[in-house]
Amino acid sequence: MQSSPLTPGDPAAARADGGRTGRVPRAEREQQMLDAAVLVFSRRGFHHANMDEIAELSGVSKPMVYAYLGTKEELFIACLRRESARLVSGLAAAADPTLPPDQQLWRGLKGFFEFVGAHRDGWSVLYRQARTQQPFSAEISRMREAVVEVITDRLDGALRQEGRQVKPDDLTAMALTLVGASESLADWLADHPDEDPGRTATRLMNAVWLGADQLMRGSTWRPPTP
Amino acid sequence: MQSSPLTPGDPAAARADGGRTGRVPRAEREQQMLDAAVLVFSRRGFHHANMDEIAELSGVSKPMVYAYLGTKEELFIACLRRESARLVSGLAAAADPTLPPDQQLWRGLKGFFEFVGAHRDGWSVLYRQARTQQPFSAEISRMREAVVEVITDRLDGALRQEGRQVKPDDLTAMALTLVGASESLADWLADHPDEDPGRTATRLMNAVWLGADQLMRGSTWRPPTP
Amino acid sequence: MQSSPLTPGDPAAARADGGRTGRVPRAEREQQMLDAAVLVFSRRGFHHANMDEIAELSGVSKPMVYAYLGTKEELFIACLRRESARLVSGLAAAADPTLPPDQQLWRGLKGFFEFVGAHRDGWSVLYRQARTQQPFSAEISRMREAVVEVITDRLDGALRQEGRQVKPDDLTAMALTLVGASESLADWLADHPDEDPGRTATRLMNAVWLGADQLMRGSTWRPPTP
Amino acid sequence: MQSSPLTPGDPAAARADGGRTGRVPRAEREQQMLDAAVLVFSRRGFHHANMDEIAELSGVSKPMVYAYLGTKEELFIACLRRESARLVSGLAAAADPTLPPDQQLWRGLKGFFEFVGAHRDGWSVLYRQARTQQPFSAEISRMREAVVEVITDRLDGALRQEGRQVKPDDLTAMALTLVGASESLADWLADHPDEDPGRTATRLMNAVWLGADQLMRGSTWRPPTP
DNA sequence: TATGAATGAGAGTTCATTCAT
DNA sequence: TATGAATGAACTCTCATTCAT
Repeated sequence: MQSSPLTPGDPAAARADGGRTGRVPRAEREQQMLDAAVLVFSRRGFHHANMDEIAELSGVSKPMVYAYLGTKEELFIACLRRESARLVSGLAAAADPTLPPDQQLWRGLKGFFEFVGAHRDGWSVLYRQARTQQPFSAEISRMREAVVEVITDRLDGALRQEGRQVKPDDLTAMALTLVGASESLADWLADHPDEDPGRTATRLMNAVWLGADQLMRGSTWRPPTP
Repeated sequence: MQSSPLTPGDPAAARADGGRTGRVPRAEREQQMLDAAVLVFSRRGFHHANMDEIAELSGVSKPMVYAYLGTKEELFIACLRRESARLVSGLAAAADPTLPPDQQLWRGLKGFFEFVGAHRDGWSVLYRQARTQQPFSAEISRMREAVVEVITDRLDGALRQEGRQVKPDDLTAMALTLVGASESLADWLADHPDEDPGRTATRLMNAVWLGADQLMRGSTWRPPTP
Repeated sequence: MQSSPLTPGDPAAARADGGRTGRVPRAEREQQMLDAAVLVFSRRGFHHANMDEIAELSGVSKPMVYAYLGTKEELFIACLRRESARLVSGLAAAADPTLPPDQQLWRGLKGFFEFVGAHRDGWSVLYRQARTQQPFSAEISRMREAVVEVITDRLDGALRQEGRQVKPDDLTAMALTLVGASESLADWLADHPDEDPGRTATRLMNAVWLGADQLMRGSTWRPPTP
Repeated sequence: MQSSPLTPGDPAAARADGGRTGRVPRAEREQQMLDAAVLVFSRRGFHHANMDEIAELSGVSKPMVYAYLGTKEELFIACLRRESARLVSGLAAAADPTLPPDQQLWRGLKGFFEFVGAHRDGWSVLYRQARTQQPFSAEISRMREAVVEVITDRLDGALRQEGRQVKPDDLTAMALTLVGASESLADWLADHPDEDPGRTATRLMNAVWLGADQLMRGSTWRPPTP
């Protein structure tokens, strides 16, 4: 199991700062470090990632990384937070609560898959790891629960508008289905570079909005023409 | 990151063999080792698991573990294989291909969640880990693909019988949705000890068979009364 | 650095006894073990050789090896002794003390290189190892000194017959030269499978009997036509 | 197999740096490490040497050794290279190609034995080990071949100047004889602390330049009076 | 005679983390 | 702000050797 440098050739060129050296303001340095860390954690996995490589890729010495972003675990969590913040802000913008539920769902899914597609080796890899590596499960659970809650709220809201109601646990199950299915297809998307994120979102809409039964009867859900 | 013995107190009582000592035939010892390994890997995670603990819990010294089951990675894979073989044989028995598709699906899901419920800290934990720890992804991908293929085949078969047809990629998406949603709910089940596996299966049926749309219109899918 | 079995394929066929099993008289078993040990020690080196492989190749379980031939070190020494006894008895027969000195030398060298050529991966490899591995240096020194002494005695005898005398240290130096040069060329021979041992002996005769000076003046020593 | 500290008593006094502690620049530390490693490898042999002892003797903890000079094998090769570079540069200076061949040979041998005498427990011990320990044979073969080639070239050059010629294989045999005999006598020298390197060189000149025949006839080669 | 089961002891290697400058 | 030098602590894996049968 050999491990090769993430970027071959000239080490200066490999640095995330493009070789830039010397005094750099803290905020900027931190971003460079996070960039490097996301890259290394994604490629190697949390445990096989080593701080030396992250430091080198940031164009800084190890003590700087510790000084700015703390221990390895804290660094990983910082990565997770930055990436998830990016995702969440994207989704929030996409899924306008005033839209009808299928439109909300569609936009949310589309936003999600587009994000995943654009960060193929960043977000989803970190996320998957975090879900199973013990010290991060708490962090991740919180994120996941937040998402599940948003979804149940939106579904519930839509139902109430029509005077209907569904038992909370069923709503939760629906939300978990959505989240799980999305994760599953996100993995698939990450492995199929030619697949268009929008198409993936459509597929999932078909599956979860119509349901297998309808789907098998020949119904098809189509994205609204923009 | 605390690390306490898996079972406190008398180390003899902690052993997976219930304290039995001395010479044990190979086949039996191997099972004890796998039991111990599944336990330790699940609780600690692959990387935090250490071979000493697994050995001690098997009632044997470390070299025996290496002699019988190879390196740590090989041991993990052996665990994975044993557990997944148990699962697969259960599922195959449950989902009789002559049944109508919703019945097949229902039985498959029920079998799956019952298995997961019965091995709350075995199978699903190993499985989740394997999906993200690099050296095992190949093994896991193979398992997952096998499952996805079975599902698509069954769906396809059911469709053909009715003279219908769906594009392969859509079938795959459906299967991935099922698998992902199942994994997601399996996690939830593992975290909710009071939840009945059958109910979890029902919830998922509602979500994926009927679809969110139907569900929101008030339709409900009900398991057949036995 | 992978290590592959010394003989591939069917393990039964790999055994030095040709697959023969069951009760075998002690003397015969010991020879099988020594055969196996010589092979393994030569190929792997003393330290990388492991008792499991030797036992397996002997067609016996490890405890038998220990019972018959003792510890790993003792086993190695037993190999060394058996092989060197074979060599010495060959040489003693070859170099008849009544012959003129160059004839003795020639026959001795020829005998030596023929032996080495015939045991390309036995004797010389063991011997080389033993010279540098600490616990065996004593054993080896004794062997080497015995050879050096024989040579000096023979040279001295020949000189006395002609009423001449050479200082002991010079005789020793000559003998050491012969031994060292022989070892050196033996290695070379081991690496050149097509080279004829007799030719190697001739080359060495030219070098050490005539000397570089004579050689460069065009003199040549020729082996006697038999 | 006893194993006692290389230098008894105060561990600080045992350090190759004479007790100097604290921060030391890399270049210097590396030399200390190599010094320590040469000592330990020579005394204990490659396999019985252990990295802890080398580290301690360098006045540093193990990880520093790994950081600067790599694995045990790489460290050994580094020792070999440093020592052989020292030797080669010495020899090259000694054996001026414009001199007559016996002068070249004499100077080369003298230089070699003086080097060996001065590093009695360094070079020759490492070298001997390397020849038999598998992973180093490549490195050693290269060194040896380089030496053999230099010798054959020089002999060949001398011959051509006199309009003479000798078959390549015979030249090689001559060179191998020289090298082998030198190695053999170097060992002897290492075991006889009172022997003067110059005398050893003279003995070998007698043996290989004049040849046993001449030697026995009473001829003697004498080193030039300086 | 013969062996499967078992182990104590130790070695190399890696890494997160921190001083001293 | 920045870093080269340094380490404690683990952990995987191997092997010669011996019981118990």
